[in-house]
Amino acid sequence: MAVDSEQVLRSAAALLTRKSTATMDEVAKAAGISRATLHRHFAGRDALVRALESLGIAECEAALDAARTEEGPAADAVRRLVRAMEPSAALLALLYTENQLFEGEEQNEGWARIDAGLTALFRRGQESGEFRIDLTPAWLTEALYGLLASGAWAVAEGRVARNDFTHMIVELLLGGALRREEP
Amino acid sequence: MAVDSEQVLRSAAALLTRKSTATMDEVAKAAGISRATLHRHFAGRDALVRALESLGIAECEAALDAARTEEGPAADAVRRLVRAMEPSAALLALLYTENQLFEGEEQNEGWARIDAGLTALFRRGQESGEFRIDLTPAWLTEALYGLLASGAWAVAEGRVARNDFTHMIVELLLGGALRREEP
DNA sequence: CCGGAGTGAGACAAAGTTGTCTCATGTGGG
DNA sequence: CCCACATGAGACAACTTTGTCTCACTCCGG
Repeated sequence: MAVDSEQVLRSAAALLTRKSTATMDEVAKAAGISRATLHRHFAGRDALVRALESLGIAECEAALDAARTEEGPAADAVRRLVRAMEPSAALLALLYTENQLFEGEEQNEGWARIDAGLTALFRRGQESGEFRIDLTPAWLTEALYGLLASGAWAVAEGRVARNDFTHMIVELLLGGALRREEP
Repeated sequence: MAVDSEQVLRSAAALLTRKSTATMDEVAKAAGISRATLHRHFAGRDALVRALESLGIAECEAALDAARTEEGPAADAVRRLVRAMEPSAALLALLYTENQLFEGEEQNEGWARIDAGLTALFRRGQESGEFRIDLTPAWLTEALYGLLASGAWAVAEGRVARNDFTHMIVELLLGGALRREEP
């Protein structure tokens, strides 16, 4: 029967998140298919990683759209965004730490669009007075990626309850990004 | 002349932070030595990675000691700690994402001691009323690691000024960890 | 000046990974 | 029922990386 390529990608992401140097054979076994079939769907390791990147970008952009980051208070938009990104967190953690993606060649333009969307959200929050201005939008974007990765990792290791994922990230990130009330 | 092993480790850390799959030959070239000499100092790739881990643990413990995390307000202790950890951030980022270290075998006990020290600090801050209690010490510890890694990465990529490193991390982390003033 | 220690360069086999191919199976649709 | 198609299993060569070894060179101290 036909193999579900996206299913294969998801199991590959789950495995590579734990062991980034996993063999094509290990990836295939984790997906419950043979190495030959894996190779029929993804020409090689590069193609597999690039497919994972495309999937991650697609999910990120979908989350950005679903969160309607340009509507309402920026803080609420961040909450919606993190909630929307939660299912993709493990995949994002993999891609975020897979620095070899940016090895030499130009990075996928999708990331630039996503970065722009995130940066714009944080900048909007600053301009509306919700967020403090001493933390740059670029840093807040980077920190969001880092916290998503840390959260996914902590959940996978059992150090944080899965249900607390969004709360932990949003509260830590916003607590820092939200301007303090005057004492 | 005798090769400085620690110097080799530092350049290896810098390279592996950018490209975690770098070859022993690449590591040697980055250190300005031959592969043969690299092999004389570190029996193999495993030994090299384990030496990097030991160096990271030693620097972390030194930072924990230097920051005197049990003295004064917990928030100030966190500030001192991040400042003390800044020089080790790139190495920590490498080790944090090098999940293959924990592949199967038991992890180095040093990490347990460091985790305990960090967790105790955050717990102390909670008990003194400085930090909010809805973010668990385990998560704050994880988030600290993640932000250190993100910060090191952002600085390396030029997205954050090196001088802002400590400020960005401390302000974001503490802003979330510090209990809000009553409105 | 000389000897030894440390190094660089390169050769070499062993091991692992990858990409490709073939062949048998079995499964679903016509 | 039967055929086409996707798959699983395995073989195979090519490539990369690794670990080891040898040899020549250099530099420093005695």
